[in-house]
Amino acid sequence: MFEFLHQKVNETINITDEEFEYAKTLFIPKKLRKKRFLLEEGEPCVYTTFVEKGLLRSFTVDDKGNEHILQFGMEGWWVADLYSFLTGEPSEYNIEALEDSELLLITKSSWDLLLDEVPAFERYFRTLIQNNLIATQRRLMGTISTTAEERYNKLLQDFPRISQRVPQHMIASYIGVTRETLSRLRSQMTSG
Amino acid sequence: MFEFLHQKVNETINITDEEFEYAKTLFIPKKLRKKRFLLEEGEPCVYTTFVEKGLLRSFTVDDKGNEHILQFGMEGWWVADLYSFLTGEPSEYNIEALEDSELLLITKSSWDLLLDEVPAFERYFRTLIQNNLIATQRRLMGTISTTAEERYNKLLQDFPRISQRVPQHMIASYIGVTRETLSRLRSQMTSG
DNA sequence: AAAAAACCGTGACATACATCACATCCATTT
DNA sequence: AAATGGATGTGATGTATGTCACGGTTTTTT
Repeated sequence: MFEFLHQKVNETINITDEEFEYAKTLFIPKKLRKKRFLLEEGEPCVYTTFVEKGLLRSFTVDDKGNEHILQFGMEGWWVADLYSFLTGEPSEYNIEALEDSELLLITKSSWDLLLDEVPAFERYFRTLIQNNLIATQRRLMGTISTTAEERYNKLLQDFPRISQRVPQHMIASYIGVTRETLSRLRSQMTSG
Repeated sequence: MFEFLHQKVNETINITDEEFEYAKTLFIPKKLRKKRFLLEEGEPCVYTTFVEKGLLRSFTVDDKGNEHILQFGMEGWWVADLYSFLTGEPSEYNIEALEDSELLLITKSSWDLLLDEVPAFERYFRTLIQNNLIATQRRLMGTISTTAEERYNKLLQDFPRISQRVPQHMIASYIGVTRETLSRLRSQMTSG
């Protein structure tokens, strides 16, 4: 059950078996069926979550009812409302399963414990957050400076399987356009 | 010369005087005059930089010659092309002084040393990057889901002094519109 | 199997923003 | 003090994308 997490952790840090055995005691396994929510906007984000299997999304809903996707949480990724997790403030994001998923949850207090007891995990998370920051900065700059078509192609390049796994209207909301615009974009692309 | 850095570090971690004395030996002080570059796109980002005084910006230039600002680096902030700094790959960003500035530079190897020798710094940087990630995610979601006017107001709210310190066309490129659009926005706002 | 809901495409029209062009104003340099 | 370049404002026009409306198809639920 913890093999995948162990593997991912080992990719960035060296960790003893004892340390990982200790870490295992802090996680809560959970299965989440498709369309079920792990977190709803307004409630505090109690857990940060490692996705062993399946697919999640974190997203907001604006005044007009439009959804805006922050992140797809694929196998091997971590998902949370980071601000809410760290501060206990109400979350800004919803987190929902897009497929039947298997998750490992950890609370803030367990997480703090883990970072204190096993400094290597501090480095693991620092690296994780670092890579996430780099990716988010690139996505931000792309959103500011490129067209919807370029952003769509970039997404397909970064996640080739994504369009088989999630509906088009979510892809649209990830790249920041309406479903109609993405639909027209796609038909242009196949014709031209 | 290191008082400000010391103060900022102390805001998030507990650090002994010996540890900070050690840290001081790893930094390179540098003054950078207005309009001078700390980093140009294409060259590796050798340093990550603490801004003691002054103001920097990191930005890209696209095919059409338009600039897009990733970050304003104000007093107490860190600035770098993180990806290039970590990997040694050519940088995607330029970094330029917008005011006469006083900086503390640290190389990748010194930084690695610092993180190994003083684990508290690992936590300091993890926290720093974490906060940066949260802010960048918010800016990204704002860029996807709100109008230029809302983004402009948000910027003024977050950095009330910014419009006295940097020209309007840079503010425009930060929020992702042309200088003409921002100009029209501003005249609408004062009239209405 | 039937019903309901989600998904996707497409036309007509509206709008926010970009682009291009020109004028003025201000600051920095020599 | 003159000169150069940077910065800002504003008009005319173009374009990408949003909004609203409808229909057909597929998937999920009961």
